Amino acid sequence: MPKRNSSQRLESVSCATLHRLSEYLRCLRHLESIGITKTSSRDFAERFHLSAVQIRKDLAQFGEFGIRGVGYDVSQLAGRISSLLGLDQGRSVIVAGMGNLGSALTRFLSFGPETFEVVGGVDCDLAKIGDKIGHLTVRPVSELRQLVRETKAEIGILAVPVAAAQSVYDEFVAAGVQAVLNFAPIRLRIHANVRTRNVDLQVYLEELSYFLQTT
Amino acid sequence: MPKRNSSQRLESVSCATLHRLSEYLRCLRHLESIGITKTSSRDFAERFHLSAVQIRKDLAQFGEFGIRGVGYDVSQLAGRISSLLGLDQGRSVIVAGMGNLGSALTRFLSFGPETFEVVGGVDCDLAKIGDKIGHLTVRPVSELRQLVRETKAEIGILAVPVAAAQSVYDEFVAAGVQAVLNFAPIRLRIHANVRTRNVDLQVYLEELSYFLQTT
DNA sequence: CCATGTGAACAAATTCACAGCA
DNA sequence: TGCTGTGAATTTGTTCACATGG
Repeated sequence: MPKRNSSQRLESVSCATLHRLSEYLRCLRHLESIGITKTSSRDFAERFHLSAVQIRKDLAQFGEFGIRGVGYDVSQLAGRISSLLGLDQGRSVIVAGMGNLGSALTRFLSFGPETFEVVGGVDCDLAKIGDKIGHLTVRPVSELRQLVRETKAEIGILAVPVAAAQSVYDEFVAAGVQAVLNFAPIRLRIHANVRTRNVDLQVYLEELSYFLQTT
Repeated sequence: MPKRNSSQRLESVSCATLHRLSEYLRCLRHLESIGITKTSSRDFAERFHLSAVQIRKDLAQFGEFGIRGVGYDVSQLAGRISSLLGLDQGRSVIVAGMGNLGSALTRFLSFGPETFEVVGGVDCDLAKIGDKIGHLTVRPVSELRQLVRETKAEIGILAVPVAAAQSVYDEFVAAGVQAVLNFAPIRLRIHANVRTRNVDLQVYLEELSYFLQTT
């Protein structure tokens, strides 16, 4: 039996699988919170309208997590998924662009689980420098590199206007951030060594628009 | 030659294709804005690091848009894509949840193209009722149905806390909204007749987290 | 001749069907 | 027996190679 080592990152895992794993994790945490300690792929799938086979296939890429004939231990499975997503260690996040969206995202993150901590915020707009977002002080974008170095931030959130997006992205890359979540509606020239994920409100709305029946 | 009618919605178009079409459209608008009137799939792909064949395949699902041996007319192609995404008619949007995120999204949309207009905002929090977001007055969630009817809104944006998300989603559905963009980190029990798209910051961050090498 | 548009080949992802183990 | 884990079948999506036509 080819035992996979769940502590090392596989390059070959699809984005779709990771997406689902993250959702599974959330659902498991929910079960935990309501006191359910055991589940099966079938039961789990039915509760959250997922696919039971898909769940098993997704997990199979990382090892064996259940007991045949029985099912899964909720907390244990949650722990294993959390660990393989790299969530047992905290992740520091820096937000670039402290406008409406940037500050909303910052506040949003302070509610969620402690895994992702916003440790810094920068803005191009000089008027915003020194503003307080929660307990965070907005600093000039020119200090981004220093800030990343100071905080050892691994993730950058890009919430600046389109015009500044590419250059701030490049700053993030130069500063040594390993992943970027981009909210600017632009196709960035991506740096290969930095995982970049786009979140594009306008694209999502346009996708939905297609399905609005005119009949 | 099986001529497709680009004015009717095909049920069979993949989400990935729609996503790309929306991106093509944005890129075309960019070319327009810098005065470029003609392009080819190759040229276009190189400019925006896309795949030339993919572009042609995506377009092929809807008809013929180019001239063999020549390429595409930028404005014309933009118009055709815009039309098949259903963007030539305006779309009314209602935002539920006028907290940080909701109001940021509202403001964000007032910058983008006029296709999507936020025509109403509601909140569960009584303290927020009556607040002004731009020229919009926040109304109680109990008036959601009436608001949808008044404005003929087709799209709902769900930016309420997790605890309220399912019930407000159900309200959107009951009110007759045709599509929902959900920002609450929860797996909604989806209504089949309503296109629902989740945008989940936490999931995106967890996906990125996986790739943060610990080596 | 050149770039589009497309059938055919290929790859990836999902689903099926069942083997294997508690 | 019941549910996990998995090879095989299927579906879906992408890439290739070229026929088509301005």
